[in-house]
Amino acid sequence: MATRTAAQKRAEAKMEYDAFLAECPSRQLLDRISDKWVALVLAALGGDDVYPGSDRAGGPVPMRYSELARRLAGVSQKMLTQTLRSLERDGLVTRSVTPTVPVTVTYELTGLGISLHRAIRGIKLWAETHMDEVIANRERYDAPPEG
Amino acid sequence: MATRTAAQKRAEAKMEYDAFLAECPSRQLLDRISDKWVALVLAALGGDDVYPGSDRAGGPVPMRYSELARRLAGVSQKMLTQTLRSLERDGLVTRSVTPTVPVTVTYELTGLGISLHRAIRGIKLWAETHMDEVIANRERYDAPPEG
DNA sequence: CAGGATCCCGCTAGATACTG
DNA sequence: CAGTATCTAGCGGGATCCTG
Repeated sequence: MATRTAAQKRAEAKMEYDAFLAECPSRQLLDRISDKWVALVLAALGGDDVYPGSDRAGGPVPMRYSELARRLAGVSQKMLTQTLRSLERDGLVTRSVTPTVPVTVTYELTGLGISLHRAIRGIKLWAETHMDEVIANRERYDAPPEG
Repeated sequence: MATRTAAQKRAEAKMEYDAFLAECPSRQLLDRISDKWVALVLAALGGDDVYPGSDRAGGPVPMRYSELARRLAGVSQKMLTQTLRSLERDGLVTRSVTPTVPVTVTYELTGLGISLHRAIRGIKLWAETHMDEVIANRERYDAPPEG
């Protein structure tokens, strides 16, 4: 088929693309924090306040699974577990199991996790500073068609 | 049904959750940069080098649609257009149409876009600094089951 | 050249149920 | 309490065709 050449070109381009992305750390990190819940878990464990404005650092605070589940109300167990697993895997949080009668599992940021949390708070700061501007731009863009 | 109470509780929790998230700029920004291509477009328009290590700032560089398409090889027109639209909407990039024979469309970072780009480069820096550590942690985590 | 419209697939998030 | 296992729906995103 004549159409295959186009498809092939795309495939090739994609290969190259994927290749250089695999090397790019920022891309990998982006994949990481792009996970809807990662930033939120980090924020929670980092003692971050959820409300804008109060940008106090407050040291990292260990939390239990159920605490996190409450804090991130709306998250499914699946997502929470999955997120925590990946964070543990990357060495951003530690997972401690205390063999009490009902098992107790505690999560806590590692040094690495804290440093990332800090970097992300930079983004948060940007957002808090400029987000209203963005909102305004959106409204202007979505403005009534007639002028 | 007895099971409905559980569902309701979840629904309520989700409502609250969504409510406070809507107020949280960092969450909204996350939604923004979570889009697979946003960061890459920003990087391209920001004159960022794709390769790690070379973290030179190099001023923002205007690019045409086709240039961007080439730069982000592998992206579909749909995604590229969609991404550029949302960025334009948020006032992060400008879109200039020059009515030449074949239409010429140029995209460029706005001041706002530049500032976000800068913030994201902070993350990039973190990644370049700590990513190898993360990789190592992963390998350790995925290590052979036997000791 | 830049991008709109459409079809469609795959993945992933979410809900439910079960377990140690 | 802290998960695991399974099923499913929704939609993000890619491919293709078409337009100005």
